[in-house]
Amino acid sequence: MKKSDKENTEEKIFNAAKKVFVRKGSDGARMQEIADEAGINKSLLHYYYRSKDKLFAAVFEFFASKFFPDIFNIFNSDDDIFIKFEKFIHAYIDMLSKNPFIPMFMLNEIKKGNASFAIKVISRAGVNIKAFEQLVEKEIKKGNIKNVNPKNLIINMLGLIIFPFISRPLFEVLIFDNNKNAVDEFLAQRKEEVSTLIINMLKPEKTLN
Amino acid sequence: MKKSDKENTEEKIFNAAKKVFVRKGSDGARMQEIADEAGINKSLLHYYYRSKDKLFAAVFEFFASKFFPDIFNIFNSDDDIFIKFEKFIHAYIDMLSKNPFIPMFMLNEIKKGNASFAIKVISRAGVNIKAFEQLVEKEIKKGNIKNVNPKNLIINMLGLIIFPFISRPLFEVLIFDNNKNAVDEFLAQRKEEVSTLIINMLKPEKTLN
DNA sequence: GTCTATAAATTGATAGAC
DNA sequence: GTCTATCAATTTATAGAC
Repeated sequence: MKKSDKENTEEKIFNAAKKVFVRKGSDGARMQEIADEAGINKSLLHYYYRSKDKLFAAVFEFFASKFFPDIFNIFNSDDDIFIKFEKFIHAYIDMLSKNPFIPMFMLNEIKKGNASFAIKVISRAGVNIKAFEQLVEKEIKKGNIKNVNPKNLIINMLGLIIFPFISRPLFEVLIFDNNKNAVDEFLAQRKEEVSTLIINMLKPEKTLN
Repeated sequence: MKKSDKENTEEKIFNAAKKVFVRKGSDGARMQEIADEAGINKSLLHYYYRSKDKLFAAVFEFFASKFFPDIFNIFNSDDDIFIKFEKFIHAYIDMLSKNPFIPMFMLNEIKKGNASFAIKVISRAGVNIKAFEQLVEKEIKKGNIKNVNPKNLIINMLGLIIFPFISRPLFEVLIFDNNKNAVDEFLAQRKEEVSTLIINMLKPEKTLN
């Protein structure tokens, strides 16, 4: 009884903290606001997490594990290279659709000085960029894809995937006249759009000349 | 004498404020840190700008005018459509190279609730997305470019341009092993990369089948 | 475990001397 | 215009009752 209650409160706090830290950032977030969001007393935050820093660290780690997901292991499968990219793009956009504010949160906090912390989480998650670059180079040699720069490819792909989520608050009003449904449709349709673009970047020329 | 001193101090404060607000955001920035950065006394900040909010507003407006620049008027010229895109991409990446932290700053502050403020600055700057969409549709009808979705085109282009700057703190260590020179070279080379990609998105198929 | 009350620290802002 | 000293408000954190 007591046990489950404890778990429950800790969970409430954690979920509330996720919301508030994402909304306001580590500096803008207030312990009182987190307590209100959780519907509990402020001092319980300290009872369970000791300090704001510790609570933030827990939230940061949670989001980091989502932002650098197992999804990267898609590239370790033995699918066709084009299928790998398509699967990755779809899976990542699906994740972001459920957690649209993660990229802004992560990149902003990393910029403010949590880069080294982030790197730990990344390596723990098994994200291996070098392996990705080698895979691309291998496929180029085999003639399966065009001779692209792997670093450009990564940045292009992640930019096409992530940027719409980061810039949503802006283009929602600037391009979509505040029509949130239209934006949701737009973002869902990005899965196909980005897949097509990346495939076109990779597909060898139909050597016709 | 007094006049030029005054201008000078105000300028010092403003420049210091730009640095600190970009580094820490509106919440994380401290008036003391701005004063230290400017090498002047803290109370002078209030003498010249009354409050932290007012100082922030000035900085925000300054960056907004850079983030939504005259550059968009490139699309009003009578250049060939491909030249327009190339000029825009080059000009915008050049600007970002000189002010690499503007996108993160702007998008983050807009997310935290300054969207309406941003919109005012945008319309004052004459940025007109609707006109851009119409231009694209016109060129499609003329058969000069492929039948692309204008909204996707904008987001693709801005993502490819802006995302590398937003994510630099991350990929600098993750992809470039902290080699800052390599990153600078990479970003400079993006002008050609993005131009090529956008042109490929727009160039009509060599209808061979 | 949860609450109230309060301490302790931080920080934006002002008063007033020069 | 610029400085020192200080206030007032906010906010994190703790003590202690239940």
